Amino acid sequence: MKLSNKGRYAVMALADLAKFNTNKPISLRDISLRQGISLLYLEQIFLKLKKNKIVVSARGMNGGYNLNKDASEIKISEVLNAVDEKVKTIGCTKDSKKGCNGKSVKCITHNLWDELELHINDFFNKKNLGDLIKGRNENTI
Amino acid sequence: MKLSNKGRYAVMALADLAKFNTNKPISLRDISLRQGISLLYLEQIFLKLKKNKIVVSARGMNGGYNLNKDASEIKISEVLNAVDEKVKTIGCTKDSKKGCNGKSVKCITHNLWDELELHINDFFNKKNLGDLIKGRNENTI
DNA sequence: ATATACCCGACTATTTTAGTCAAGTATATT
DNA sequence: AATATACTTGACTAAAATAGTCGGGTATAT
Ligand code: FES
Ligand code: FES
Repeated sequence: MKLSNKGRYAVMALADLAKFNTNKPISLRDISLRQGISLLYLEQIFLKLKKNKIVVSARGMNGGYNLNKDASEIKISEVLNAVDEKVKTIGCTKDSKKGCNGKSVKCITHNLWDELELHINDFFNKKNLGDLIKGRNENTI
Repeated sequence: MKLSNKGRYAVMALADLAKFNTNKPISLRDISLRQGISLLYLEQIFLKLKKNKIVVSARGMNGGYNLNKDASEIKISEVLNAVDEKVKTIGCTKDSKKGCNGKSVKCITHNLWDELELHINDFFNKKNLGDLIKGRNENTI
């Protein structure tokens, strides 16, 4: 089970946005430089964050992005969903009556994975961007 | 975050082994048919399970595999580690002093991912194969 | 005018996962 | 002894997912 760069970058970039938050928009160029993430990749990520109303953009010179609500109101789960980083532990489709191997009953491990998925999503639901800012030590970027 | 087929199959196959447990070894062919997993793929998986002392093998006709200890003593974490399905949430290497972007300090999200990794591994440590057998309903294979 | 910076879709390269193949060895049964 | 079963091993291939790039836009402050 791995967390993708895309998901990690999205949270990193938003945390950066929250940390350096002012009334002025922050450009992706700045975030790219501070966090060491490719600018082009960031653009792709922020389009999704914008579509999902997590950030608002300002175009043109001195443009950039700002959080659309308070950092403490943005859950990690929300961010990861926005960039299509979903948790998927089962091999079957949730709704269908078929199991992961095409049989008509669920496999013996199905409930375990279901529980796992819940366990992980729970974690993401409980944490928000604000937690990252206030809980951080000085030795981080 | 996705769980791979390999990891899922490994647990499924071992649960099958635990469920149909007798004094006689159980062949991969049987597991393959019951669980709908490719025989050739199962072979690959069981070599690793064997190397990690989770199962013991019997060669030749009427051969097959048996669990190496009681199902209740085999943790899911153990199984997943055996087939190289490790949990990896951070982008940096754990020991090095460098962050995930090559900088000399950890990024602001590092602790979050660390906690997440712990959270997931905790789950895998608490569950064992025995839980799957006793907790199952009749409507599973 | 011009430079900055968001916008957008398509594209490519890399890595990982999933699964197969070929050629073997050990053992029970006939 | 011959045969069929079934584990053993390493290499190989195909498919999918991830990571990241490219080109050509549009909007806006200076
Ligand atoms: S994971 Fe749902 S049936 Fe196997
Ligand atoms: S994840 Fe460890 S420094 Fe970013």
